[in-house]
Amino acid sequence: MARCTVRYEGRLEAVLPEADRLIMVKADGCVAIHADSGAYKPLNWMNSPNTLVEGVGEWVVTNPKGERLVITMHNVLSETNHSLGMEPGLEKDGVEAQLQVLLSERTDAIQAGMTLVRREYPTDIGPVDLLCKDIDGVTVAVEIKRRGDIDGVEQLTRYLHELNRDARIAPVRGMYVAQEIKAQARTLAERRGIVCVEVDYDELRDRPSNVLRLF
Amino acid sequence: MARCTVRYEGRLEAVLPEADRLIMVKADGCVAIHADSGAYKPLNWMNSPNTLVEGVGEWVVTNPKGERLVITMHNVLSETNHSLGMEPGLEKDGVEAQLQVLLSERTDAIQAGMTLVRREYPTDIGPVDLLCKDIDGVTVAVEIKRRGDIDGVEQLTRYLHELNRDARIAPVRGMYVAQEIKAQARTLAERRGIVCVEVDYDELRDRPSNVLRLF
DNA sequence: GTGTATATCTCGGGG
DNA sequence: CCCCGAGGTATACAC
Repeated sequence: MARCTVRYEGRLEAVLPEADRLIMVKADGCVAIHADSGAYKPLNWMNSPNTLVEGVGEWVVTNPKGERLVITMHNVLSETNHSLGMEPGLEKDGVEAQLQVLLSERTDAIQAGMTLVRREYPTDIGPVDLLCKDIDGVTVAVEIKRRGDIDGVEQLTRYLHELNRDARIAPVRGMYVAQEIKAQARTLAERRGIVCVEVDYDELRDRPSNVLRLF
Repeated sequence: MARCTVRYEGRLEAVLPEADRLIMVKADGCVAIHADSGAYKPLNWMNSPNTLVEGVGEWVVTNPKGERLVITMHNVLSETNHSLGMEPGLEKDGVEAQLQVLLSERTDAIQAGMTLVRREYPTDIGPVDLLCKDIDGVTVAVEIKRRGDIDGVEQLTRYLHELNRDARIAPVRGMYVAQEIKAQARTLAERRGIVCVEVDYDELRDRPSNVLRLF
């Protein structure tokens, strides 16, 4: 904790006038300067890899990209050191990747009779979440989001345009699947002939897989 | 600093197994749990507004949205308290807002003879950065970015579609202005008839304004 | 390394 | 309050 002035020169120029703040230096060398409010982003920071040089009343942090963070210490209020050891890391559940795996094994939850061709189907402009065939044998590109916003519709539209240039699979239609689809996104999607489906994560988890198993 | 286990239930479910970590509580009540590496994002956190209840060996943080963070304290290594007082805040220079102001007064730096109609021109789907008229009197929608990525092209395309529905100003053409325009973005933009212009921030600042002044 | 998509994004502004 | 856009976004992952 210290009364300090901070100057950053890099992707932009920024100055923090003199005030009391928390200065956090982690084992990997990264530096973060926190005020007493405003989670969780620091006022100013420098990511690792970098070099910290402690001078007289001044810390200079530089990184290989040529960015520079200068902390001028006017008054050090307190200093605490701890070595924390191994971090096992955060275990998550419920993000888009999980939703994608669940849906890839339950494509009939998106639309009755639909089967999976491939998850993360690659194209020149990025991977399509799910490529499927519907009950009539028509190819369907499925974009999956936790929150269905407008940018997901744009993304799917780009994929559809790309996929429909491939005569082997065209025509391809689009489906937009999310736990919640925003009104604006739905309007834009439907105007483009994209079918929107909202799914419930918990229901989905309880629903049996429709993938044929060999044993 | 404490040996702790953390559980978050909210927008997703997440667990942090037992380990030593830094637990930061700010004046506004927000909580952040940091490991000794990985700038600057905490492993787990809870933003204000929230309520922190300190129980026996357990802190429970809840917020009005129904999210919940439970910190089980196995061993408190140290505790430090400071009141930091007022934060004057970060002063920035060089971001898009500044670029927009500079360009709005120097529209002829985008294209010779172009004049400003309005900055932040409002539409039903959001504000257009600059609405201008070119030397031939044709309306031009200008999208400004620091880095010209593909999403800026999509954004401008939506604005153009919207603006061209207005018979009073149609036809409207688009210009994409950035300090650096990515190849993919340029290709997509030009395919849609959008003219791309790269500008230099420092040169722009030195260039005189083309806005007519009354005195 | 570049490019693309995600994030409990955070943060700020406008309706 | 939500929606939308910007960010020194950071971060993970595929090519």
